[in-house]
Amino acid sequence: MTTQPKKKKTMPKLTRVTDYIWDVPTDFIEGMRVPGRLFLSPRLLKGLEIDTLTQTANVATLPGIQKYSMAMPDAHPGYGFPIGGVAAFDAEEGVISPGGVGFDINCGVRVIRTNLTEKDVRPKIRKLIDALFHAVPTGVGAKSKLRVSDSELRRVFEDGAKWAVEEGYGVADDLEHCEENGRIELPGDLKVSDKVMKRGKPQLGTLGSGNHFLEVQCVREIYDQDIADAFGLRVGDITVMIHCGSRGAGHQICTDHLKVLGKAAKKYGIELVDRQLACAPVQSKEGQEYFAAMCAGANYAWANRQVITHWVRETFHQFFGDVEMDLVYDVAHNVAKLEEHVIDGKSQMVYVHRKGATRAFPAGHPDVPKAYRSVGQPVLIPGSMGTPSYILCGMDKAMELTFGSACHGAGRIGSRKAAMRKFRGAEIEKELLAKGITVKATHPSVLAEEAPAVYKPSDAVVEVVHQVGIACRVAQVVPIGVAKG
DNA sequence: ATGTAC
Repeated sequence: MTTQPKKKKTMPKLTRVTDYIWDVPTDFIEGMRVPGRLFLSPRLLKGLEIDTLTQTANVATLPGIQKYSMAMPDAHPGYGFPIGGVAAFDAEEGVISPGGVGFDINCGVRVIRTNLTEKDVRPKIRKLIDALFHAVPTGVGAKSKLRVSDSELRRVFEDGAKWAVEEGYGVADDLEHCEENGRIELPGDLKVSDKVMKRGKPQLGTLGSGNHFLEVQCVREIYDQDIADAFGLRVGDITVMIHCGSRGAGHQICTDHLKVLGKAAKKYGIELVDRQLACAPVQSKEGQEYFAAMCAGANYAWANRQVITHWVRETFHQFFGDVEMDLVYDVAHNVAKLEEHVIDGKSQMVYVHRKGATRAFPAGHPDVPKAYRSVGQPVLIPGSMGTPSYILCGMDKAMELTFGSACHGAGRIGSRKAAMRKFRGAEIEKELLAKGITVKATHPSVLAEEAPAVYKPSDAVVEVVHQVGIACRVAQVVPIGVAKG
């Protein structure tokens, strides 16, 4: 039976595993099947919110959870599961939960490298950002300049970035450099509601709002030369980072299935310590239908980032002629995946929920593109607006410790409302310009909401995953121009 | 994140 969330007010005594790994004992919340595990530096531990910890513990009560309910260093409270949460559930006995994926299914990041340098781009940055802002519709409710029919939209849900490339929005090489090649095969027929179709139709090829952005960056520092060579990154080169997801379509898929899975939890006798943990046995009809729809949402997001990439390339070609714009990689950071992992020495299929967490597969893993197979998967960690982003590389320790996962970004500290009270968009814009960063947003309030000060410093978050050894630092990239929703 | 509350 469903009850209200447990409201724990006091921090439990955490068990120190290392300076960067802290466990939440199973007696913190009744019904925990495994401990919680937090990846945090001593400094980040001081700022840990009780709600983040409680949510991490709540997830540990769900059936079939393996090893630990984990929180990455950028974790903060979310819907049911923390954002920055990683949880793997046995593929037979476990559950699947929309709260463990998030509303923005396959929100993710891609990075494009160019052979332009900072001095090529700086003089034109204002005009370039304006042009990008116009090339890619931006903001809440933004409508695309792309028109798709119902049957085309169905193919988008089925084929993801592959659809986009087949329609001329990119090249085959782009797919090779996407997680899952930009497409998860639907585990059944496509089944999404009319509302999903209605919301998805006008938004394919739009950036959205909130922390989503399109950023022109410059590689400032290389930490690992060999891996940077494999990723094609050199100091001084211009890169473009695109951060967005599945827009209204993914949101509607999540909403539709939350209703179903809330009932399913009761039907299958799963006790929820928080109703936001709505879930179903992953092998139940309800569970598989959510998973199939989630895959469709993920595919929509990959197609979205691919179409946006095409318009970014067009814009750069207008400004700089025949410039190289190869996709380095594209990662999902809100998704559940059926994966094989070695657990206690035994191979096991699990549904890994990564909500605000990035896959970080190491060298040799068959799912890492051939070009990177000898070094590992690029892990893309966007900073907040105006702070550095990092490109890391997945390491063996990720398979041992985190089901092949790492952090996904800086992580908010305060609410959007609080940020809007505290900051003025015009001031933020001036401060960023003084630091050499040109911004364009749909409205000044967007800049206040996303002020750099409302995020944890990205370097502190990256330090943890680097020190633990789940992903290693490869490059730091800094923004010179940003388009925001 | 989101037709920022059906």
